[in-house]
Amino acid sequence: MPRVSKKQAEANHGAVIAAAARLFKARGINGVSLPALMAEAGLTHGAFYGHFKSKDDLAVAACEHAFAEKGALYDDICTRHQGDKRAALSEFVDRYTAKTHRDQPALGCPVAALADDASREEFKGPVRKAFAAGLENMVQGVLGMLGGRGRGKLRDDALADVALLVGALVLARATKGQPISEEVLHAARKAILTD
Amino acid sequence: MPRVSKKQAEANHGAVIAAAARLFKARGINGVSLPALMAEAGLTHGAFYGHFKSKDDLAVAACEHAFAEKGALYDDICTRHQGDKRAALSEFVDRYTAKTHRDQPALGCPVAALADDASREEFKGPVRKAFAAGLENMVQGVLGMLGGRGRGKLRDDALADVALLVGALVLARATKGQPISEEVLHAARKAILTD
DNA sequence: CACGATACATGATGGAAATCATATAAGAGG
DNA sequence: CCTCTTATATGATTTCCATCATGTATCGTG
Repeated sequence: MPRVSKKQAEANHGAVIAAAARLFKARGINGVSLPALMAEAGLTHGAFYGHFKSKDDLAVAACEHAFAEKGALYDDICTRHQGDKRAALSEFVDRYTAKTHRDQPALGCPVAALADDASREEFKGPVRKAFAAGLENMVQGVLGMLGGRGRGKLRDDALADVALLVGALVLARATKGQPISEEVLHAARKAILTD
Repeated sequence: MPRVSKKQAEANHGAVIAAAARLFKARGINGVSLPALMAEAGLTHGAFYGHFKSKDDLAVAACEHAFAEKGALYDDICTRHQGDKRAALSEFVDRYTAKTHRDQPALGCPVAALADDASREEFKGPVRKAFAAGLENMVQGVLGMLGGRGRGKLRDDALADVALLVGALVLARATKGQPISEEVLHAARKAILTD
């Protein structure tokens, strides 16, 4: 069958990256095999090395894709609540601590889903750099929603809010099915949205 | 060579669990092979199934061991700062957000190190239950150090503080080597220790 | 002190993964 | 329309893993 149009080949390339972003977030980088990954993208495993140099190479691309996908979201929320930073923050936090977010890591925040992989020695190079850039982007996004309260050291507040949200989501996922899972999400929401 | 004393066999059993706790925290459950694990415990791979039913079985034991090991720590800190809850919390938070803690996951908090594994579908059974118990224990520990401030809803405060600490540690590990890593740790410490 | 139970080592087995080699069929350029 | 290029599929290769089978030498016991 092989050989598809240039357009199709490009689409396939993107499909592999998108599938990788989803699967890596859901099962971890080491939890996904290349054959499974390519199947999810609608191809066979042999096509892989025509698109990427190695699995690590794809991991970096998938990371960047996942972060880019969410990058626009912060601006979007801010824009929709034009001026009302408080409302923007409220919507963001509510969405982040929603049960649907906890239950769908494949579609959710890459900061929470990829942190563990990024911390492993085997991925410390480009993956960690991409992760740090994505985290910084999220911090900037939250920074743009703060300001409606205490003034100085806004960046520290944003960093703490992000850490709190990520920590709560990670813990909620790890305890899913038990009451403490929802408790953590609720406590985080309250801590951030209460002056 | 085989057949060792009953005492030795029991010690070996414990050594395997301890090695598993260390390695699982450092590299993730799927990142450690049984041969490597047994070698770390000073045995060969063949001895494994004399001690455990399966790798999952060991994962549960290792989880429980890791949590039990840290369980005493909360009480210890509280006892040493007898009465002064504020000082106890301060020491705990300082230790948790220390760079040495970030750099040694094998010796550190199992809540932060095992959350990702616990959230995976493949481990949702007994591992997740053990994790939830360990998390609850940490929350109780922090609860015992609060009280020196706002009254109502102390449990929510403890949950949020734990989520913040865990989130900060996870993010700091994922960005190790870049400036934001230390920033997150510092922001978390400040957020908790500032009324 | 001899005998049976067993913890451990060695090695086998079956499966799966990452990566590479090759063939093919269809796009693209002339 | 013919040729050359190339994205993809098929399948091989090498490695490693979880688990199991077997032998053995020592411990525990009578």
